[in-house]
Amino acid sequence: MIKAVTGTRDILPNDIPKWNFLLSIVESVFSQFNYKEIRTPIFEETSLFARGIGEATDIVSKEMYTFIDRSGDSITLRPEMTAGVVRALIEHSLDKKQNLNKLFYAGPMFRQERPQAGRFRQFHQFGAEALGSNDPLLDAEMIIMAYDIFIRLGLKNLIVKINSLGVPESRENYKKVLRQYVEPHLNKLSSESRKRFDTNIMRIFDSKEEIDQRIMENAPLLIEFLDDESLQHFEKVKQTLLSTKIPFEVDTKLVRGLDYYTHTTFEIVSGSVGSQSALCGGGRYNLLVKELGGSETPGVGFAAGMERILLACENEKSFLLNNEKIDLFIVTIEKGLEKFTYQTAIDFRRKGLIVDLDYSSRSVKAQMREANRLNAKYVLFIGGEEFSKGEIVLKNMSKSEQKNYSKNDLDQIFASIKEK
RNA sequence: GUGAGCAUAGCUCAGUUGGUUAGAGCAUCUGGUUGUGGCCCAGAAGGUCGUGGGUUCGAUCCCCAUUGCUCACCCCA
Repeated sequence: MIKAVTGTRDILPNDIPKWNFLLSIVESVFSQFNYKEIRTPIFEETSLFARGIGEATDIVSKEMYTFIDRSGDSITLRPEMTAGVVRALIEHSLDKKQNLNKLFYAGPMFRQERPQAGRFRQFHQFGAEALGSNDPLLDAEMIIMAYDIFIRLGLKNLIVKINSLGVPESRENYKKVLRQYVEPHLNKLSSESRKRFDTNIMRIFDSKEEIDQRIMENAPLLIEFLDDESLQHFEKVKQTLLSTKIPFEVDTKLVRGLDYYTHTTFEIVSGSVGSQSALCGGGRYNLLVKELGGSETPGVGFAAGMERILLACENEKSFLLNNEKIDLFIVTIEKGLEKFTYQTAIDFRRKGLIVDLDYSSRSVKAQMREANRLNAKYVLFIGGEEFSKGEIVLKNMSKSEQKNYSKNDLDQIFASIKEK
């Protein structure tokens, strides 16, 4: 049996209503904030991600789906959306046409990681990017939109974490000092953290090892190294969140794994999913557009994982979708009337009803069971005595009442079905 | 990439301290008087017990390998 490739999943008909429900809320919140949808290709030139996300990041160094196409070009399935959106902005000079572009998107992303609860190789994200302004209101706006979407989905158990990375210079200064602090303790650290010393020193703060935590207790914090402008920016973000009543905590250890962040970074985590608990993450990236060959354009954005959100909804039983109904099921009582039955179904469908019927000439009882299984509001019986008198029978399933109509008077039948 | 756990019907799971015809619930199908659902009742269909090897008179069960899945680490949505 051929199965879906590791880390990919089929979204079966039963799940589609949940996805559509989620998307409808996403679209509604983003359009209330006047963000416009953008769709970019699922694959891009590999160098876009290498330059945009950063060669040294985990995503680029070990997670990308990269292949050489038939013309010899290196192509990569997008692991995230920001790089593609920025590329499109530059390519189409969107930044020249208006000074602020507020954009949103939703679609599949690809990363070759080991699958786990809430993590897949093909997964779906929605997100937003605001390009062209350094206003901290926009940083806050990203968090507000994400939070609003989660609240409208009925999610509880959320924690908003924010931090500021400042500008690259102060971050580099800080890392230097941190390295000096950690170095004398290096041989006491866990092996994991010793690795982090070289790769991503700030991650040592995240370690679950008690020894590491004790050593890091008195370590200098990034926030002490931020310049005044960065601090003011961060202050303004926090104030905006306070005044809009978004509960948050400052997490000075919150570092994100993409190179392009400056100033604000944030994450919203859920306690209702497994260990991959970040439902969304994002931040400001004032250097990215220029890095990708555009003019100096500040930006801020976030991305949210749809599988994780739906998992949280499921675990919290936050939304209950009423089971789907069809308007009409047509039961054929005797053989030989299939043509009339089928035509009747088509006629009602063209009037706008959801109609189904039996396709394998089964018994009336079997057809009724089918009608019941499909949650039909009405059943129309065609055939038998009534039909020979020119009549067909309409049954209201919930009331269990039925009534005869002339077989030519479809308008009247339609009217009684619609009446309800 | 690393580690642990799991693999029996479409689904959720029993089970055999190795013995002949492998079970349940749900779902599916048929029927319960000739043409009417949901509840109930009766019956049917459905399994090379993940795959390959080994031990044994005999393996679904024990051993080895392999594949897949799950969870966790790393990292991230």
